[in-house]
Amino acid sequence: MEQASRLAGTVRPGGRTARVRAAVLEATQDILVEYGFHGLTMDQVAARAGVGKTTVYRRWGSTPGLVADLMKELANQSSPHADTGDVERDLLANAVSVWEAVTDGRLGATLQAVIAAGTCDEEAADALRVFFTRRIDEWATVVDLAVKRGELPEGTDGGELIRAISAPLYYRLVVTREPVTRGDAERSVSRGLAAARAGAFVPDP
Amino acid sequence: MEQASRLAGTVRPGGRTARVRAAVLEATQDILVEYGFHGLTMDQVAARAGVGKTTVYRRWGSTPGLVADLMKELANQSSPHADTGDVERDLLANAVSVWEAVTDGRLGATLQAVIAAGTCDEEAADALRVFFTRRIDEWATVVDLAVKRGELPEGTDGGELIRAISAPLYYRLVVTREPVTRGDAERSVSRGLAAARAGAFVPDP
DNA sequence: CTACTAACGGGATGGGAGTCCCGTTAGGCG
DNA sequence: CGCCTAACGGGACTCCCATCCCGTTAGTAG
Repeated sequence: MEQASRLAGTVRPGGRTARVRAAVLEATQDILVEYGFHGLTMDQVAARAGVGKTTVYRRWGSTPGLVADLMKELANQSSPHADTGDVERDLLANAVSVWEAVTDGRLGATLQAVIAAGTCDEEAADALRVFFTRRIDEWATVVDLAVKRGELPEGTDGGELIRAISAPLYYRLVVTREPVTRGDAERSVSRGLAAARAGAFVPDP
Repeated sequence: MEQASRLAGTVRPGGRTARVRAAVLEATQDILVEYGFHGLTMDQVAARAGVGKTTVYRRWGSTPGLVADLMKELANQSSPHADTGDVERDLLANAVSVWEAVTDGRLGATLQAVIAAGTCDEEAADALRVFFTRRIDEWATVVDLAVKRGELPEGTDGGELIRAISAPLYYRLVVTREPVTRGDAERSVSRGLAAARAGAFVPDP
């Protein structure tokens, strides 16, 4: 038994354990939507989930831990990227999905909460990094395909282009706190695409 | 005396009151750098500032209130924008100043804290909006001048270009949590500029 | 220089969140 | 189908933070 069972919920992940996790994560998200990360407490989570307070502490340790786990859960629900054979349409699909996520009351609030948690907790920061870099890599493939089709210059950095297109939307969401519209998503795509066609996403030798 | 003195510190703003504010805001920033917004409490601020706890509550009300006031203070220290007569150089100066702010231990941590506070408090959110839209407007003038000089297409939206250049840096800082380098700032400028030259920042009719 | 009062400070109070102990429940193997 | 123990739950305990009351200090008008 040396150093086993460091993490509760790993030996008997079935049945009750899984139900508890689902209830806790849902309660966490509810509270995040309603009060934001700052208003999230272990106490409330346990109460709303109908679960013992001890359980929440044992399995998640802290509120950033809860948020990090929630992020991991959302990562698993991540929908696959589009691939229509037309870069502009693919990139627009990406931008629109970001816009929808950011605009959606539940998902948008959750994203903001995770971002807030990331500023003060390493585990939450890791969860963010993993979630987004993975998503970026997935979408970068549509750029790679476009390069192969000759729609964009050879050597165009797909990940950077995806980042450049998403960035202004998140920037508006959390930094300048301006409303984010579908038009912003569309403009972001056309700007990124214009720069890409000009070869601005091809790394210098 | 009707409804006067709603805000303490407005009738006798000299001497002690000013010293208290300076001490409190500095203590606030210290704690933000060390523990992040989540670890900021009125108690600690008062203790570190060497000030009565009651005073902090009376004048700022809550931790988001402290952060919002700190943001306003930083806004007043905002340095004026460059204007060298060359768009690329001006925009690079802007991007580099963002990079420096974001990279600087004290200022970077403070920015992240304010962003975190903005996710759960309307006053902090307002402070953010005001701070950034003002900064964006200031820098947008260098774009307007470049348009007048014929360096960029007629009708180019300066504010949007400034946003597009800053966004990827903040995106890396708080969303994907990747390291932000000077190279990122440089690339962001050349990409924004490429799109601008292609007319992607000219609004459709 | 003096009076008036804005603004500050100390300290008591209450409540809520984090931690711990131990009894109870139920998943999973034989 | 029954045992073993992983995992959960209740409740007591502690500590820290928000709030409040009232006495003290020091700007500022005259």
